[in-house]
Amino acid sequence: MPRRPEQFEELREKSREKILSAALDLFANKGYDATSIESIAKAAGISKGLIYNYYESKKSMLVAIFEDAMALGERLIKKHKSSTDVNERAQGIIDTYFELLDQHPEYLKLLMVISLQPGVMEDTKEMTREMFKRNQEMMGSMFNKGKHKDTIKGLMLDALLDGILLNYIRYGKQYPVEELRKRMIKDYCTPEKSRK
Amino acid sequence: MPRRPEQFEELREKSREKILSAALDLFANKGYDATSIESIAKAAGISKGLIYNYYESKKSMLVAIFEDAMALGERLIKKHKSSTDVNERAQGIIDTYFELLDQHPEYLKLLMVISLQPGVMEDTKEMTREMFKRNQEMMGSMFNKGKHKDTIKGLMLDALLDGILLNYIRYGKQYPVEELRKRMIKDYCTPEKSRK
Amino acid sequence: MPRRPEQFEELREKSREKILSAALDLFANKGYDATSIESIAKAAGISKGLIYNYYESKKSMLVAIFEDAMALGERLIKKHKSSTDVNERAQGIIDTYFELLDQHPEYLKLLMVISLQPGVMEDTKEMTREMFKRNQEMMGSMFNKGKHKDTIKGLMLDALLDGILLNYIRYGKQYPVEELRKRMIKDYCTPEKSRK
Amino acid sequence: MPRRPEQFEELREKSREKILSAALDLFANKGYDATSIESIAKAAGISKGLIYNYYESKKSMLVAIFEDAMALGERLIKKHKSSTDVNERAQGIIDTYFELLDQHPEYLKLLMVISLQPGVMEDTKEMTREMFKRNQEMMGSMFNKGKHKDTIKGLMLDALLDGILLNYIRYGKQYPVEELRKRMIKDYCTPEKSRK
DNA sequence: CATGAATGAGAGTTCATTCAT
DNA sequence: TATGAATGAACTCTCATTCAT
Repeated sequence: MPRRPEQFEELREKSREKILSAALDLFANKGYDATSIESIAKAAGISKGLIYNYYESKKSMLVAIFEDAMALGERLIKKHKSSTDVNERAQGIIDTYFELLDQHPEYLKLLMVISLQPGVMEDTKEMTREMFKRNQEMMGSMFNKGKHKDTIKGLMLDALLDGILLNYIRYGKQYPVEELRKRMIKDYCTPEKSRK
Repeated sequence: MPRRPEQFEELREKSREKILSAALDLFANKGYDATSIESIAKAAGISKGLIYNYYESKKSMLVAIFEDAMALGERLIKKHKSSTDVNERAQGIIDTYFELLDQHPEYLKLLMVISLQPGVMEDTKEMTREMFKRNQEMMGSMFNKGKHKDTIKGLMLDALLDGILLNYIRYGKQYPVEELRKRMIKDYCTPEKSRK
Repeated sequence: MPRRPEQFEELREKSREKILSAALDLFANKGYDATSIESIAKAAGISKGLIYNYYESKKSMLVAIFEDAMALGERLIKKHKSSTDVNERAQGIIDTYFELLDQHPEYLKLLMVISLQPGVMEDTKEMTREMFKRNQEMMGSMFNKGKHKDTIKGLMLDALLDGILLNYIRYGKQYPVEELRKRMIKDYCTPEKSRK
Repeated sequence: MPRRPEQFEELREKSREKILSAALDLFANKGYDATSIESIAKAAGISKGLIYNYYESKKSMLVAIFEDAMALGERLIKKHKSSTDVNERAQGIIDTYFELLDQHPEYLKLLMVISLQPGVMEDTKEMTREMFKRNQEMMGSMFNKGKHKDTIKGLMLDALLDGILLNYIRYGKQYPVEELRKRMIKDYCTPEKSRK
């Protein structure tokens, strides 16, 4: 009994996901260059050749992962929809980041690593550039309210988030992420007057 | 007629520098794996084989660069000699970093890149680990004075510096490093009472 | 439609044999160092890279050949099963050698060549050492019967076999191997009394 | 005060000897391929470049060593000048070989190794071929006297000498060379009637 | 759709040889 | 004459990609 087209599509989608998930894990943890197609295939439980039925090259897997990562970012940001209140909005961003860090560290790890590997990035340059630009603009404009502008504060918030992520990658679970989150919220999302 | 030993040493030193300088540039900007010995040789204006008269492997070039970077770090830290006053000491650290960032961005870029390339780090792990540990201890203990401890504040200072560096690598000159430096000093190196 | 496992195994076995046969020929006739992977591949009619699907290094090919050679030696020795009679036993050994020399000269050539190439032997030392030791013990104890010991006679038999092999390698078919075999049997495997 | 031409020539000859002696030692003990020009220079106490003032290539050093070895062989053979008596002549040959083995094992080692490394030999093929041929002829005709011919006996003597040499290379000092020599003389250089 | 054998370009490395001094 | 820095061809080995089945 022949499968219906949708069933085929479903199977294909499942394979794609298995491959991409394996690739994400390996790229993030072993590095892009140090990850062989063979090892991705093994981790995904399929054959080397089959990968090329789904992705035309190693680079294209990386690009696909990037696209997923960006889509996830969009979704998360929408979820913590921007309040009109500066502090609430800032807290939304911060919480979004820490949530992402908690639940999908591989994505962030990979983005961080790749954004600094210009050689690999060459093909993903446009994507990362745009992504970071959008992010920075968001951050940069965060604390601009009425005539009171504070672009630098936004950039610092951004840099701080990046820095924490970076150190989390370096030191792992022993890095006190949760305490840093609390402190960030206190420092960046509390009305001035209420600080002591 | 043979060259005198000093002439040979001069030649050697010149080549050494050309090689290491080219390697630093390429490692930092293209990534370690993406940089071939051939490309280093080309950038240094010498032949592939000559590199092995000076460095026994690609890795050993990286190690040599690391050693240079660490020595430079030491020198800079001594220059901005640590005061007993918390705020002055913090400012010393911050200024050291920004000076390094201004004058030798390649070193910081490379350190950043390598510290995130899991495969490569494997071999320089000891060095980076020690370096980061020392750094983090310095930061972590910075705001511990008497019974008033604030380890988290130290970690945030550290993360912030990392984040700014990271973004400077990403965006280059257009990133307002100087303004961020001033703000950091205001935020981290000013006695509480004098802030408004 | 994927091949069945047996088909793959068949392909692998075929390639393995082509490679090892080419390597044996070249190692024996050109020498180990003077034989490049490229030349083995060409002689085997395959690509350079494929060799590494089967043998992880040039050395490992040599080791595989050694193992084959030793296994062949064992088989031959069993075939010419050792009698309790000194003379018959000696003849068995001699016939074994000459049969090997006749049917697989490459193996003997290789063993000879490798046992004299100090650099290469370094890595196959254990194997050759063991092999030669076993051989020498066999020879050395051959003419020890009761209280009448003649170790030197055994060593001479051994040396003579080696020497004939050596000259056969040097001079090829024109070297009168068969006549030498007969003479050896007459000299070493005939009861004293029946000699005139 | 300028040196006289002969003095120059003398110095040159001394350097040539130092180089060749170092090369002989290394070729024989490490193997031809495994011996670098650099290592020869170091062993000879001169610079890499200077070697090329005396020998135009690595191969040519090997050839020069061969020529020396052959000249030495000639000299030794003449010294043990051939008697008209078969047995005396045979003993002369045997003694010559064992003397060479005792005093210049490196020459014999090298000859043995090289004669089996066809890759290296390519350039020395003619020389070795001629040398061995001459040797074999000498041996082959040794026991031909009047109408009583015994070519095979000569070949066996030759093979035996080769075999002993071979094993001496393999096992070193522990190989009982002297006892084998005595036995050889007893077996090959004693009138038939006087054997018991 | 699925396999892994097979390819070949390119990597890091070595080393005989050349050459400016 | 003497040095060793410099070259480049050739080596061993890797791995993304292709393809017969």
